[in-house]
Amino acid sequence: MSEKISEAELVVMEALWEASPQTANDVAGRVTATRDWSLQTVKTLLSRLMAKDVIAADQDGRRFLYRPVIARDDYVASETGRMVSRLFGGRVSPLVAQLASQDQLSADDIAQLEEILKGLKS
Amino acid sequence: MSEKISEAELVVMEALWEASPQTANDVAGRVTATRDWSLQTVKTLLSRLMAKDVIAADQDGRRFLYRPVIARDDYVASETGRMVSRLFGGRVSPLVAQLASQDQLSADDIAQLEEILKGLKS
DNA sequence: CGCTATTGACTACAGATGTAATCAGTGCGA
DNA sequence: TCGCACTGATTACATCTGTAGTCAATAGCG
Repeated sequence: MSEKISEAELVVMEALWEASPQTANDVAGRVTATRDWSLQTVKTLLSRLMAKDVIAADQDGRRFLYRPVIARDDYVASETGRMVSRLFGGRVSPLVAQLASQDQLSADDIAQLEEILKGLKS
Repeated sequence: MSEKISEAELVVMEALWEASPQTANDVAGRVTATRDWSLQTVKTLLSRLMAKDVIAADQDGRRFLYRPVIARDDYVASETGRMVSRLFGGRVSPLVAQLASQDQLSADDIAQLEEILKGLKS
């Protein structure tokens, strides 16, 4: 239901999912590990995320401590669902078939998939 | 490598992947089965897709016959890859685990996954 | 042979996004 | 106590996206 999180905003969300709460500066610190963004840019993104109600902030003296409102798992679940329905007609096995055909499954992946399937059948 | 295809543009791509080549009118016909868009809108999207070099057109009298330049499979493969790396650190099994935990795997999916895995191990 | 319908090209315009600069309030150090 | 540094708020601006309207060329109909 919550509004769409853009690519750049997601980077900020990831920083908050890594640890929270954090000040804008902390977040910027984490973000600039990967992106060459200014502090202002990160603050803008924090504002927009606030406007979208996917993060919240508690005042701490003269600054704010930001924290995610939605869990990463929930976000991942909904994005995954969207993708599966958009690209694979809602079916999961074609997705895996796709990945398999692209040789994107490591031996490790395969072993883990077997584990998962085993669990599901019990 | 090809530029990003937007949500609306993707709808048009799907129409072209369904059948091709098609005139702008044909495409609009297919598209309006799902979306309430004007013919002009579809034409604009076709132009943008042309500019992005993901479709091409061959002149046929005074109109054009449009066709995809990239295969749906390739698009799906690259989108899937992007998603897996963005959301699951590049690992596939967490993706499946995710879907499993959301009960999004049907018995049918499970059976097919087993088939796929069997094939991979041989 | 001139008019109209068709079709692509160009223009429009608001909202989202990426990427900041600048403003304004305020608590802390000199 | 005064000014500055820090921090959120406001403003900026180009590009992309969604969703068309309008223009211009032309081929076929009457």
